[in-house]
Amino acid sequence: MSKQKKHPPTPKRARIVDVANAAGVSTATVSRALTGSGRVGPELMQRIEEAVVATNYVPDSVGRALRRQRSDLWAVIVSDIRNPYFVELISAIEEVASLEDQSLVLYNTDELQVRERRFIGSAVAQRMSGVIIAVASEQDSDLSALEEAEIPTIVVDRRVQGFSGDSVVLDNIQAGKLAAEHLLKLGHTRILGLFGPSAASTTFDRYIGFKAAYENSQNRNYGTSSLLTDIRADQAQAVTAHALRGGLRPTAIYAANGALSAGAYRAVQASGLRVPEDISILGTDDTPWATMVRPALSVITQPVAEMGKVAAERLVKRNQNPEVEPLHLVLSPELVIRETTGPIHQ
Amino acid sequence: MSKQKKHPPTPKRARIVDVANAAGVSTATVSRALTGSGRVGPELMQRIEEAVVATNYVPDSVGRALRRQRSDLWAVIVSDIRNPYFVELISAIEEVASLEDQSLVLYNTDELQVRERRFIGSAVAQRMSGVIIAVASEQDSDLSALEEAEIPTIVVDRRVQGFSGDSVVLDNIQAGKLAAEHLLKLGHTRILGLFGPSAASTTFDRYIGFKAAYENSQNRNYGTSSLLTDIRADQAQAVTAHALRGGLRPTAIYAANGALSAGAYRAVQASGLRVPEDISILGTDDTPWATMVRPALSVITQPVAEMGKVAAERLVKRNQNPEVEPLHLVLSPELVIRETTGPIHQ
DNA sequence: TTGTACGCGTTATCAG
DNA sequence: CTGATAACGCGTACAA
Repeated sequence: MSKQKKHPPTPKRARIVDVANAAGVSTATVSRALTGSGRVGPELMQRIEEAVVATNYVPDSVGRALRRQRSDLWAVIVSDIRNPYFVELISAIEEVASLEDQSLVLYNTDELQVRERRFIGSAVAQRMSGVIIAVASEQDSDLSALEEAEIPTIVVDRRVQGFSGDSVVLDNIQAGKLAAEHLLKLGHTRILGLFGPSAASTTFDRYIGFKAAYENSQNRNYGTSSLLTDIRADQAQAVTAHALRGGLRPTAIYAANGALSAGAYRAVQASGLRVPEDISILGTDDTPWATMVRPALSVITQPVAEMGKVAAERLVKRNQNPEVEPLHLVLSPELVIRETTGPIHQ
Repeated sequence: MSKQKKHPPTPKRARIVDVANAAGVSTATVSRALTGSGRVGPELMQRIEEAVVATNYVPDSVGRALRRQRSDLWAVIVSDIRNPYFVELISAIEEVASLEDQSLVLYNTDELQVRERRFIGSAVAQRMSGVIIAVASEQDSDLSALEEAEIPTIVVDRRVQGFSGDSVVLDNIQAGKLAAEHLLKLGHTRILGLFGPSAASTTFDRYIGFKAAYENSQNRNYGTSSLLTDIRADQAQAVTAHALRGGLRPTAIYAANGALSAGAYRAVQASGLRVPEDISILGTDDTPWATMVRPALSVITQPVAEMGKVAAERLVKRNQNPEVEPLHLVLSPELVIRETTGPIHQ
């Protein structure tokens, strides 16, 4: 005699035992048949398949996850969900996830440590099978909880202190260098550099690379004024506008991320200055508008789709074999010269 | 102090029973203390809190979900994850989810029924506490599985046949009407209309609204040629380019979604025609580039952030009380006149 | 090859 | 206010 109305008023959903009964076999056999984890006779297989259809059975992921101690969930933790760069990254990861029958859990830290901490805790609590993360801070982000929980973790876009697992990042020093060399070659010495957000390793590296290239050049007496800050697009616009109104205004601007590029472009547009005759603009990341504006934006680009794909595939591999040697992939940026960068013109 | 472990060196996470032992209470009391589902004496509460810290306990979401028959997961199913419109929608939903301690599972159907079907199955299998969906097809999308599983479902952006639950959509007929009236007022009669994707109710409604406004106007002998199709941005560009080369070319273009707007804009740019003197362009959705290009794009916009927020909050409410009357919210589009639309000019 | 039985971690029920 | 305990649905030793 079983009690009937015990738990919440749940709707009836077929369980594995219902399938077993319908097929006249045991639950173990049904499980084996459905997961392919053991040999099952052809005639039983047939009966089970019919029973699955008849009962409209869908395996319960929660029960399965509890038993397996691992859910079919990947977390993707990014610092800014609206940034087209991350959208592209997420999109690439999603493609692989879908292929692997994994569900993508999206977390947006908004560059905030507290949120990141919470999300990592969530991933652990839900026993996710993987985490791909663009950390909020190189110094302060803490991935140890993931390590302890033995959740495969791939660090993308930004480095983290104290993490030695898989990582897929850009050669950001090279990105900064590429930018500087391009502007140097065009004769620019008075440059406004916009860098941010300050806690990201990408920011730091681009800044270092950019500065180093200038200091190593013949042209030592340059007058770069670089802002390494946490401003967003609209503030970048204000800062740029201010710089353009100054007496000794820059002849070129280098914006080290997508949002800053937009702010800079807008400010220049509003200033009425001619581009690139009066001022050059070199942006970062191939945002959709880069090729729609006139003049079209010259940029330093990243192979972001590849980064996402590689990171996701790495997750798959590490789940198959946790012992594989950590991957430390560093991809190369590219300079795409369009119309906003030109020789200095007095 | 070391715990005795079984042979496998698998580092075990603290369970609720570990906390209970450390605090010298029962698991039931720990559970009540942590979930706040029952009153617990202050001294025990104190001990339990200490024990939680001491054991570094994190409640296991999987075990909880199994017991509760409901996980802390929301699915967001959209048809195109790269569309800035959906990015904005997702972003708004994520904000609420984070507040509610729900994790967002992102599914991208890419307008494909098969994928949508799979994702819905996934949401059911994982016993998610809610689904927000922009369906792939008004006619063919099937939400009955969610209904059977009693998963609160909010339909956004696009209608679905046979669904009578909560929905948050735009008045798309009005959107089409707004577009037509604006162009009518400017004197345009030869218009290229770009509509898509064909299976979406948004497409249909905008088309109907647009057409109706023209037919109801004094100006009956208009020559709109409307393409209702599944083309994407690059194909829209080709189609537009072709139309512009024709002998009797349109004096205005209405693009009924973001991607088509981009294609149209690019084609016009390449044609060398003056905007809006030679040709007007009216786009849809306030994509980031709309205000960066010159001339800036006139558009029909939607309150997308509000749509996401309302949908998410509705999910919360329905989880609290499944019996509330279904919400059928229809929001209003707005016409934002910028620089790409002007009076006809022979 | 197939079946039995147990446990994954949690919470709701029930009794005290 | 607290404790003991029975499920939730599944996969897998172990037994047959």
